[in-house]
Amino acid sequence: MSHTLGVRAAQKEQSRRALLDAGLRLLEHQNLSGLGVRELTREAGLSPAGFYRHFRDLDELGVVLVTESLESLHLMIRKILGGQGDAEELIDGAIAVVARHVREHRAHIRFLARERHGGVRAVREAIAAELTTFTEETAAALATQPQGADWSAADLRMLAGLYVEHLVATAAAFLEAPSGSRAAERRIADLARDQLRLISLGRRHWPTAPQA
Amino acid sequence: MSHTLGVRAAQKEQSRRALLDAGLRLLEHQNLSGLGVRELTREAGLSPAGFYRHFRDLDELGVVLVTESLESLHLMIRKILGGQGDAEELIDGAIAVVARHVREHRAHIRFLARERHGGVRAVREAIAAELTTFTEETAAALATQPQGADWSAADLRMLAGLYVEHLVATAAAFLEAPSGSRAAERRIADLARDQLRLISLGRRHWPTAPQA
DNA sequence: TGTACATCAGTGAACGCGCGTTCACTGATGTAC
DNA sequence: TGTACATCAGTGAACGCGCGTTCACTGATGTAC
Repeated sequence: MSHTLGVRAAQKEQSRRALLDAGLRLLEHQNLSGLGVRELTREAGLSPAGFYRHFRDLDELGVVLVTESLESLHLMIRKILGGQGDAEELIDGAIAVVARHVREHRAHIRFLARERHGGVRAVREAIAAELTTFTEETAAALATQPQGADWSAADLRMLAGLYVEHLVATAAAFLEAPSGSRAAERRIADLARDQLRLISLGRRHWPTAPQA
Repeated sequence: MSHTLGVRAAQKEQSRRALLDAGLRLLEHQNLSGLGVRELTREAGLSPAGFYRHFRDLDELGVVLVTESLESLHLMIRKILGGQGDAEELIDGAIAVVARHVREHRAHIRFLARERHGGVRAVREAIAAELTTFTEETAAALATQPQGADWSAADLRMLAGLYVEHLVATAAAFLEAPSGSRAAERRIADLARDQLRLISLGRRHWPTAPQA
């Protein structure tokens, strides 16, 4: 095993993780700007002073949480865009990926939903940028499909924006569902599926060229 | 003029308004749960103790702000649903109403966007309930249109949900636009218009009956 | 392997500060006659 | 209209409290020989 990290470094990393995890746990029920050093270290099982061995201040920890949450979101996005099959299968796949992601990374998604319009400008902008990236990647993916071949770039982005916006709203809906209730999840998924189908229907009839 | 209110009561009301307005102003850049009594009274020009002549605590003031913001939102909603004309005109009208409302009641909308997924459960639920009401009113309005006559109640709500969700997203987008920039507003409005058109196109081709 | 010294993650105590809330007060407004 | 008393919105001082941050420390881990 040799020197995977060194005992000391490994212990330090463990404390750092404990702080970040405590942060995510506390942010389930409050805002980033309301988080406190003492509260955080209490939750993580460190002394208040210990915090400063890992972060200069709470903003620095906030940045890390944002980064990790966005990474996790980006992974979800890639999984959705990597889906295969016809329109119907793509829709089902996308919803399944979102549902699963919300279930497994609830804290991340809650955090993003909360801070997307929250009080910290830098965080808002980071989230907005990530969603823009998602929209562009989606537009690129749509362009490769047969139906999308003759669409203008602007129209592709317009459509991609609609899809992204809808998936974000769906993720937020999953978040609000009573956490155990598969029935509630099913209802949300069914609704989202119909809505995505309707959008796809609109897509099929969208006037790409000014054909009278 | 007689006894419109009495000098004393009028002065008291003025202080109350000052507190509420100060609250809305401060909430442009922070969260409800981060608001403080001293901060608020400082902004409103009262002594800290003066706060307690009007509200038991900050939660009570929060409730009033939510109520007022939701009332303002509801008025906007009624205005949208009261629109006349063909599909194209309804879309333009709705977007214009949203744009105008965000411009004139920016603080209210910002507050709602921020607290919709914020840290205060009661507030989240109040906002969600209002949006549900909006969806149902929209579904009812769609049902009265010729195209909507043969739609099932569930499908009408599904479609209404899509429209509402999209208008909410559009309002949020207006909010993030540089506050003076008409160019940015125009871009957002044009995008939203195309997206609503595409949804309406999907609506027109939605299979209401299982016709093969 | 053993020893002597260096590093540094984590601690407990201490600091000054702004907070929410209470309290007895003051003085303008309201009311009774 | 004038007078005497009651009301009560707003105040300034005071309280105890938890906060963020600093500091000298300790003791386990790392390193040089």
